[in-house]
Amino acid sequence: MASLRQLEYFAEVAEVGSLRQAAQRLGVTQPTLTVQLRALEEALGVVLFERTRNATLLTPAGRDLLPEALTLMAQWRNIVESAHLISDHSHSTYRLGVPPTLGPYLLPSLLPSLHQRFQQLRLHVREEVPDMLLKGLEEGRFDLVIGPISSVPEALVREPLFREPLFLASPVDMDFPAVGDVAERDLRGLDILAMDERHTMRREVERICERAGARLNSDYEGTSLDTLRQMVVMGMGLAFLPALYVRSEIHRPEELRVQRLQGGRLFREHAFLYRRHAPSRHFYQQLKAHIREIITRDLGDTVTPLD
Amino acid sequence: MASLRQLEYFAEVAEVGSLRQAAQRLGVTQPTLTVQLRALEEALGVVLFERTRNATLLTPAGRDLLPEALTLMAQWRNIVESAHLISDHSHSTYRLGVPPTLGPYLLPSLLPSLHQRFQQLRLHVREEVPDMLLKGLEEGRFDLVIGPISSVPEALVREPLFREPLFLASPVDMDFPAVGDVAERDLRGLDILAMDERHTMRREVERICERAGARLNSDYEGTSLDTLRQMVVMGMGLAFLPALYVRSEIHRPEELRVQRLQGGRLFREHAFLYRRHAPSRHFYQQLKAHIREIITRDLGDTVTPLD
DNA sequence: ATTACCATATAGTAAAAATCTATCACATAA
DNA sequence: TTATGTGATAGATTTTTACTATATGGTAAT
Repeated sequence: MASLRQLEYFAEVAEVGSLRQAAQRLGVTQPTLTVQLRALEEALGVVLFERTRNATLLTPAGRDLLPEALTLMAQWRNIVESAHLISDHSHSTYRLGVPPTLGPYLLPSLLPSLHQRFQQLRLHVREEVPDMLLKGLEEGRFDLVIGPISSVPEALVREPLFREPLFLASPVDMDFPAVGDVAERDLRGLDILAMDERHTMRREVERICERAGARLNSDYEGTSLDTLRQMVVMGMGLAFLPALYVRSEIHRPEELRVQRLQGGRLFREHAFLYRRHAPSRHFYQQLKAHIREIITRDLGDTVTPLD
Repeated sequence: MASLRQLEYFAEVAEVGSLRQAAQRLGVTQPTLTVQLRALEEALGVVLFERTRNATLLTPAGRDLLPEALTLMAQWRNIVESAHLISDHSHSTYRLGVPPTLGPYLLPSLLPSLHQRFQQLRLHVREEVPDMLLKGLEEGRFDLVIGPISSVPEALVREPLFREPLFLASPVDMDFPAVGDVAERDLRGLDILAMDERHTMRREVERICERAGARLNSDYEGTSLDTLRQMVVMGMGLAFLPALYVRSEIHRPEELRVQRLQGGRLFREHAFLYRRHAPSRHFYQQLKAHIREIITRDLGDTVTPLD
């Protein structure tokens, strides 16, 4: 296989029309060019130069090939330049995984500020359930994960991000005892709807239901928070909705009643995850610090930042 | 300065995700790759791979640079190809891409005559779904593509080849109204099976189903025309099968009923594609002319040649 | 004709780079 | 635990590249 250097020699000799002069400009000796050009011609199976007594001229074949060689070298220089840009880590594309119960309600608050801070940063966001996020991160399908994941294998790093309360949603036409915050005993015997068991939220809800003696309705499992909300509106039961969802999607109090649970013990905790030995790990930490600042500044009234 | 060989190593390791396996496929030893990749990373000033215990994964930076490296290598292959073609264009090996729904049923009619005309011509045929064919052609993994592709980027040339009708296949033991050609209204409410959405045929079928009020069954998607046929035989629904497939594979009328759709408006159109600036483009045109002659002569009763 | 001077080609050697063998260290699966 | 997978490393070896010195051939002035 030929080399980029041979192409460089090719281009230079073609331009100046002389091995000696080209050699001088390239900082090598003339025999080097003789040998390397021959090797290139051998590799291509084509004679590139016509060596005359006072000059070394391109053959028609060489003339056809020269522009392509020049383009290729330009492209090579382009790659080198890209690489130098990318080397500061904020010029790359990272694959970010988030659960569908968080992404659409968190990222709109995050991405604009992030883009402002890291102009050249690109995030490919993909939604998957938490288990898949964890697996995908380990297997390298994701570079970063933000989600309600509480413990991770040694190969990953988990940095706590924030705590998000879950609110009780009930239909407005339902006759519900509590007016302000709801006590656990108010839930006794009531039907509760929840996301399917692939979502971590469900475990929190299960625990509450068990303590409060509420009935977790397994027949109707929401596949999205929107579906869940609709089911509550239609009177199929109550549900716990995460604060960021409520903040971004619940605008009509006449349709749905949203209340806080007494004691503030119902929440989920989101973390920022990446592979411990990822070459960009230092940049990830910068990123995490910045995300935390944005959350504190813009979402501090809804969630609680963690350390 | 880095070398083309290092880029080749880069690409191969990126693809297989393992130094050892890549080394085997490249015909070198694993330490060679360790050293050369490190040298390439050094030259670019960027870490391309994340070496874990189980695998060697691309970093985000590597992922960003890989396409450029592939493009450069494709261009290098292009230069080599140009050089060889400067003497004799019909003396080469071309990589022909076809969809799996066409290749096995068209090429057996084409290749013998083609070989007779161009004794030294070699075609490496490879089957992929249409989208991949188009991508592969752009990226230089294919030289030629024959398939049902209707529009192409500026960098490619699309030459229409022929129009192939789609026939309705139904199980013989099904009570089906029409005896000769089938009218669209005969399809109302029936179950239709189709290839998955990566195949262009599906779009034609979707259109017909919508017009005729048939039900496109999405639960069982055929992954090959043979599977599709088997599913029809087993009574899971009707399907539209392309004429060349019917011609070459349907030999038992007692197993499957094949009918034409009234109006002759259901068909797919195959084209002959190549890169606009491919050095062999003139030869490709010769090739296309010859293929068209063969089709007209040998398959004129089944398909309609186009210009 | 001879000589000086321009070009590229070649031979042989030295330096550098690429590759291989062998082995290590570590993780995972059986 | 062992067997087998992963990449990293050291040192020997082969291959490639480049250099020096010289050869070859042709032109132009003497």
